[in-house]
Amino acid sequence: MITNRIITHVDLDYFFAQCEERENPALKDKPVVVCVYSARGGDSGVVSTANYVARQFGVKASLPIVTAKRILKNREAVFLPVNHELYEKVSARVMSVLRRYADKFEQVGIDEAFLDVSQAADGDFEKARTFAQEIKGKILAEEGLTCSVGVGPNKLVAKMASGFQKPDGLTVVKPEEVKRFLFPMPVGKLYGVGSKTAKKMQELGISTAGDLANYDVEKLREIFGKNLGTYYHNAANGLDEEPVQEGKEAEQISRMTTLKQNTRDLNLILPELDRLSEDVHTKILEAHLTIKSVGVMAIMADLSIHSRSRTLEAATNQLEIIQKTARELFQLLLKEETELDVRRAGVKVSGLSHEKGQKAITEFLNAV
DNA sequence: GTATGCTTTCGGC
DNA sequence: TTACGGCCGAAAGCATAC
Repeated sequence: MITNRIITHVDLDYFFAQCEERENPALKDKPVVVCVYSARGGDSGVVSTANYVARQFGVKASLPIVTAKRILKNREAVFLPVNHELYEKVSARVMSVLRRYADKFEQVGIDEAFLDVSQAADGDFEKARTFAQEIKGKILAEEGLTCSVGVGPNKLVAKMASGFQKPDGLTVVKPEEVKRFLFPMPVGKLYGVGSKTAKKMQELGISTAGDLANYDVEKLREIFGKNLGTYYHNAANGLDEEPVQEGKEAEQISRMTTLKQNTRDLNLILPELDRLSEDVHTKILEAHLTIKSVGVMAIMADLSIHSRSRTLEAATNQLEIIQKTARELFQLLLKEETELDVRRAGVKVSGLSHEKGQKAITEFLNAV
């Protein structure tokens, strides 16, 4: 049986900065800039996020802190270091409120969630709108936070709807409104269409989602392959069958740090790399995960990013293997990137799965 | 030729 | 001499399999 779905996407506005405003309401009228300070001291680091007062002056995520300070000089701006503990706590409370409204619930990152409200709203988009207003009211009353909400017939449309009006927005896109909503959008804004694909489409005369929707689907399949071509055609038409999945877990875990100084000296880099491996290892043990792949990243003095990764022969949760692999990969990377000093280094694991199967095999081997 | 999966880079916050 | 995190998932690009 085909059932019509109603999906709600909730996106907490300028989340980190809003959490800080919540802790200290006196901040509200001022530019608030949440910063990640690096290990180098001073104002080395970048903006993680900023409230809308700061954004009016062009201060936003990824701007160097010193630049943000220069822009906001004499404007009573408040610069704060990230306080992940606080954000995690607030996020957990908000998510538990949202969960109550959903038949199925999927958290995405720290500040977003999809709610399947098909049953709860009885298939009625106006009911879903009322729910969304209720959700917004509840989050504001209980946690003092605003959010932007999108309601649509699937995740794709709901996500694009929540982004339509920010902050404190509510956009409902009913099935019969999907085309009117999507078609005028630049094709690059469509979920799943990145910059390279957008450029390629532009060259084909496709500049909006509407152009893409009306493009011959067979030609799209020829150009992009059967799967992708079909996906693009459907996405442009606002069609998406992705289910809201409960308890979706992280696919990768990584740790990264800025070195005290730019260097290529392994005596300086490898101890840091080992430490990052330890952090990652602690994380996977806590989550009872095994990993199948290890990777390293290097951000060079010119901020160019390079990475190397390797799939292991068998899943593992052993620190020694992660450290050894990370060391090897990093040395390999340096052998291939011979020009510049390293500024930042990172370790990443992926191919995560729950330990159970692994444990069963270990026990089996021990028994033999 | 297409599908699939792995590796590397990009981009949002 | 000049600025610049840390994390994640998506996107792109390639290798190999069928």
